[in-house]
Amino acid sequence: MSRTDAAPGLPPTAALLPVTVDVVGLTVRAGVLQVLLVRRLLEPFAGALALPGGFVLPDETLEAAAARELAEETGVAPPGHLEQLRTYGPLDRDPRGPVVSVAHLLLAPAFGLPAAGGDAVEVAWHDVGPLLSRGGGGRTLAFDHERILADGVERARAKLEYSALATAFCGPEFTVADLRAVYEAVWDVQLDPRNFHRKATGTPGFLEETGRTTSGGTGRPAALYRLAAAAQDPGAVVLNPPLMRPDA
Amino acid sequence: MSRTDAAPGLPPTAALLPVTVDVVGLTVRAGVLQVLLVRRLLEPFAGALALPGGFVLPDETLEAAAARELAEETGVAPPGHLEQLRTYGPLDRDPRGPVVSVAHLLLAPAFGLPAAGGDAVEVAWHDVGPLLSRGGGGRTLAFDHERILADGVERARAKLEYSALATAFCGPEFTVADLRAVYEAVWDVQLDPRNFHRKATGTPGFLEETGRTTSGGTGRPAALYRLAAAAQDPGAVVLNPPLMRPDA
DNA sequence: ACAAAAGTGTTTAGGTTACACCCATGT
DNA sequence: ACATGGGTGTAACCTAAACACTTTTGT
Repeated sequence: MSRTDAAPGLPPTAALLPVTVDVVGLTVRAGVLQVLLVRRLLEPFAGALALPGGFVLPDETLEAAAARELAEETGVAPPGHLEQLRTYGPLDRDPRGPVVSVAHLLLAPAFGLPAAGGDAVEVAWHDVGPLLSRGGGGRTLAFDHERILADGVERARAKLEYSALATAFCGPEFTVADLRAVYEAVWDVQLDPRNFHRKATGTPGFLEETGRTTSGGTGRPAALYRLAAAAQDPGAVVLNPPLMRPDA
Repeated sequence: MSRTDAAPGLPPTAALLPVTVDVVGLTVRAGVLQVLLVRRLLEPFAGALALPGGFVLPDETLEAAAARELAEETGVAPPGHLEQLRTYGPLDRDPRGPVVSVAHLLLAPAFGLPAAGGDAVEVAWHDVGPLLSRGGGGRTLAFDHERILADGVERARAKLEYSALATAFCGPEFTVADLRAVYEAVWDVQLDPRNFHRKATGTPGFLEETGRTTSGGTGRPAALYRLAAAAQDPGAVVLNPPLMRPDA
């Protein structure tokens, strides 16, 4: 590995390492938790599924790099909530040598992807369940991305309990049932609609009525809510008391 | 910044960055939360207090680098629990240029430090309170270490609620009062000794009686406990129900 | 009228808080 | 004997789980 002759001022013991960002992009579609994956075109792991990501450029922050890679690989500026997850490496990750990867977590509504099939990178939503079930056999994702995905899913599960991050999976306006579907998909549990409704609408600083209602579906129209206006970042909203996931 | 001509196989767009580890080393002494700080001898920020840390070597993991830097700067192999905190940078952190820093969190009993005063680095425990109070005026720590410290303290506070990490601040055997002192120092609250005792001893998978008791102090001797034997890593123990910190 | 989903009220069980009280030791 | 902290019991309160019930729409 090269030494720091290119970075004047740093001590000669400083090693330079390649730094990448990887993104665990989660969404809820059709009541199921899904993750954004790309098909790798190059070695190593050519043909395998992997998390979107790439190398950090010298003049950008880590979060900017994550957002840029997402935009490049999906073709759209991704909506939703982006936060840092944790950092992996640099050993035993990439057969080419030591690489540090700063993983990020994106929680977003199911946004459209450019029709896969051109010569662009193949990128699509995949159900999370089969990727994490240990019974499924060997490695299903490239590098250590299976572990990073597991860490990302666990982070998302934990954060739904005590923050307003579930709203990041919804559009700007949503019903209590929409929100409950997010909790049920991420936690993989069934929640009582009546108790959930009382808890969600009763938690101060969480939801705000828009005044509008849904129409067209079967059954009574539902009131539309948005994230409380005081909250800029849904990840910063502290739910007190928290919405606890069931033990089972 | 240099390109990756030294790392064959990596694409030419990959930038190499200096990667450091910094450690927020917390302990509880005399009922107060304290942090391990070093006095910087070199520019930048010569003379200022900083978190211990240094550059990652090319052939070690991030956690190994954190443990090595701690051992080098304190002169002893640090006990306690070490985990990754989060990653900062690379922009606007170091006047010498872009640097990525992977911060770690150490929770440990108050271990002895080599008598400061030789030609070694000056390293000592400092009260956390004054370093984080915003009223204290300007920057008290080098680089962005004040923010990293704040993040580390917040992480420690949160983890005491739902994990057995408070035991990492104690020695191998401790009384319930010792453990309560940890919670009171980290959370900066007063807890009811009777209710805390019931909660701590009644939480399954948390504490285990050694059979021994203290002696010598005033008052009735206290039973000595250790972390439940089933737990290898106190950070992995899930307290259910959690020990919640008071609202105030 | 009926089905379906939204939303409210009520009961009950379990956990937390506050505090009265007893226990075991040093002085 | 008394002070000091360790440890147990208990009643009031609070929250959440379970579920009966009402409301409002589409068909």
